[in-house]
Amino acid sequence: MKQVVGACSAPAGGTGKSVAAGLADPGFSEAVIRWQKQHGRHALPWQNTRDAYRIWLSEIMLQQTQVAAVIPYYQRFLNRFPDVRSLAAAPSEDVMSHWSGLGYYTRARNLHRCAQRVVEQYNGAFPSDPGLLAELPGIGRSTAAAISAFAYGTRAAILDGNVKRVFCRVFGVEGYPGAKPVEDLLWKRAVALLPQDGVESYTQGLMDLGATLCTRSRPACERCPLADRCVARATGRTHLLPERKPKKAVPEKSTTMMIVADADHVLLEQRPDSGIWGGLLTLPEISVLEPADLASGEIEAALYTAAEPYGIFDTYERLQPFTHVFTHFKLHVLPYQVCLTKRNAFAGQGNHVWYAIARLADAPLPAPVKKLLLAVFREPDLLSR
DNA sequence: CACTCGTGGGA
DNA sequence: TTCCCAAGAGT
Repeated sequence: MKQVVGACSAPAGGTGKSVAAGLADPGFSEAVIRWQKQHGRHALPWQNTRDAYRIWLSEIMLQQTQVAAVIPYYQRFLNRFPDVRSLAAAPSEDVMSHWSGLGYYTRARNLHRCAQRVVEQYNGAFPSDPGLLAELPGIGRSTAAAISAFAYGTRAAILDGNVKRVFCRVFGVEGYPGAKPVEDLLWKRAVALLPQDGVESYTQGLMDLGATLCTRSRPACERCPLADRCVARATGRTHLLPERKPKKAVPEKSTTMMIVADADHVLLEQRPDSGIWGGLLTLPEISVLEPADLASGEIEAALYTAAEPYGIFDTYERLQPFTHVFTHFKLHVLPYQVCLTKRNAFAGQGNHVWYAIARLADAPLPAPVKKLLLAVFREPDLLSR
């Protein structure tokens, strides 16, 4: 029971046959266009114009930025730079100050460069060919398509976050949509689904669907014009699609920490202000000593060499290895305890300090190091900290 | 190609 | 609180 709407009836002459004909589906764009005209957004500041400059400016500002955040910037920017020539002629500082707060500041620099190129290369008129638009700084494939569709009615496909979300759900596309193979598939969908006519309403409709109904959480499927053809809806997976960005595997590192101590002091070192554990005191680290790979004599030799400057080497002991998990990597720690019969009273030895074991509870130590020292010296005071 | 780039808001 | 990510492009 397909309703024929507007000008989107079957073409009588040219078939518009595409390579991805298997993905074509006129009913899809018809539903989107019909919905957009009735329920889509029609009063955004950059709508109801064919001024490519205004449309371009809005598309750049809207990259990775939500509508509500853009609107005040857009108004101020347009007020100060009403056309591409005024923007091209403006000093860089002026452009940047009007962008300040929007983030992604290379967008602003590219915006300025783009305006200058449009003036010099195209006499102030943005080209209508998406391919030419995409050669300009700050304009990628999707933004080029949006500009040419809205400003010139060009039949070109967009693929932004909204469209990816809608497509992933409607067609049940699995995998992270930012991954290359998935994105390639989505681009093929986007091209194949383009309507022969009404590209402006269709493009705006896809954006509006993603922004107002097919939202990341709690999509309003009951109002969605694509609900009856939505795979995610039919299989109860709207909350699972699109798939989230996979957390990158955390790198794993290993280190050997030395607890060099005499009867009442332990050797600690001050870490640089920047980097992990910046500014804290930690145990001295040496290259990894893995017992499985080393004879005990080699381990003793390495520990002796490392500890020798600090006192008279007595005995050593391998302690229980442990793992500490950071947000961005996992650290395997191989602790060794070195007992000195006598510690050297080195003065101003760079970043090394003898720290009274009795005062360890007050030491600025990273949690895992403090825990290790607690276990080793069995200081009850450490437990209460 | 995976990573980086800002900021604000929602879950 | 913390995490995720929103009208992507450049590297």
